[in-house]
Amino acid sequence: MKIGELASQTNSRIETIRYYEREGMLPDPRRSEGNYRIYDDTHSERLSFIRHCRSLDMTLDEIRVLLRLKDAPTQNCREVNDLLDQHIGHVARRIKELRQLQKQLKGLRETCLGAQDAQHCGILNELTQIARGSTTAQSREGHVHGAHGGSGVRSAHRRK
Amino acid sequence: MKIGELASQTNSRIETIRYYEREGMLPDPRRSEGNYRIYDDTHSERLSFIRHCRSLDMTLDEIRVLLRLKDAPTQNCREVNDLLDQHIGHVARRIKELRQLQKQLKGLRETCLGAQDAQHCGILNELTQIARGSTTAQSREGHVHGAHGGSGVRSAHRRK
DNA sequence: TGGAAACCCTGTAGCAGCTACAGAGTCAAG
DNA sequence: CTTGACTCTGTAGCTGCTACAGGGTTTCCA
Repeated sequence: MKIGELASQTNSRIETIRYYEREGMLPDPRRSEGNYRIYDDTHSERLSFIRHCRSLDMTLDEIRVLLRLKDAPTQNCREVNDLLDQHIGHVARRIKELRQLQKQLKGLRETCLGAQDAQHCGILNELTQIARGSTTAQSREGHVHGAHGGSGVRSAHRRK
Repeated sequence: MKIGELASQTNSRIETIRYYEREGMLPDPRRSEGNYRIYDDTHSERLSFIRHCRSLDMTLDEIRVLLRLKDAPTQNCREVNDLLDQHIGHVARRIKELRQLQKQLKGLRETCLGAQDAQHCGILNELTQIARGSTTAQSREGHVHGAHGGSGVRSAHRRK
């Protein structure tokens, strides 16, 4: 099958497939006479695997590890467990952070009493003050992202 | 004060400060004879504001709006409330997504029964299968990030 | 048979929000 | 006068794609 068919079969985009190929996550497919990529079911399966892992918010590096384990079946699967446990940890940590954040945001939201002008807006004043001495926590570990751009495709680029 | 002092005062990095300047979020400071940037307390306050907003996982665009409102005190603060409410929405949505994700990951984790080899590892098999027909949810709205790289600085780049 | 539409190719630049150099200049202390 | 700490500009890199530009190929239909 050609790349378009593979893309629709796996609910991915053509550019993404070529990207994975460049990244060495999908093996180079054979080419047709006209230089078109020709895929078979093993590609489709591998791509599905990758996309499913991505939908679980794993990084490409994590997925690379899983692929390696999949390709080398002599290894036992403790490593798979470990990787998954780590990833579960990442997600758990991120949820905790976001809940903490949510509390702060809601507290902040309550400091505005309504129809005042921005000069006396409690929110703006809070945002200016609090930071001064606080622990603007930097550089935590783990790889689960901030409040923006969730799973799958990031928010649409603004087109010119 | 010079840029290094401002950086340590606000717990930011020098490059970040210059980046904000390029982005127009911090006004160009005056320069010393040797072309060093010279800051005063208004810069420090503004930078603290920005860093605090960032620690609340707002995007630079959201912060730009807040800064505009701060700078134009005739406006009333309903817009501030609205922006904050939207942001709270983003965070809430992301928390929900991550909890869903967490459930899936834990389910997956249980499919591995222990010391089998990778060929029969339940996890790898699941990851290969599930994707085939499932709703690999793409392109949701909102701007709160995935499972990796939480607030503040992203995970360390691998140095060469 | 011809020509348009639909597909595919490579290569490069862009998104956010920084971070990390390289290669140079400036300044204060000893 | 030198050393070292600081600063400057400019550019490239990180993730995981997406979006072109500028071409070639296939297929379908009249």
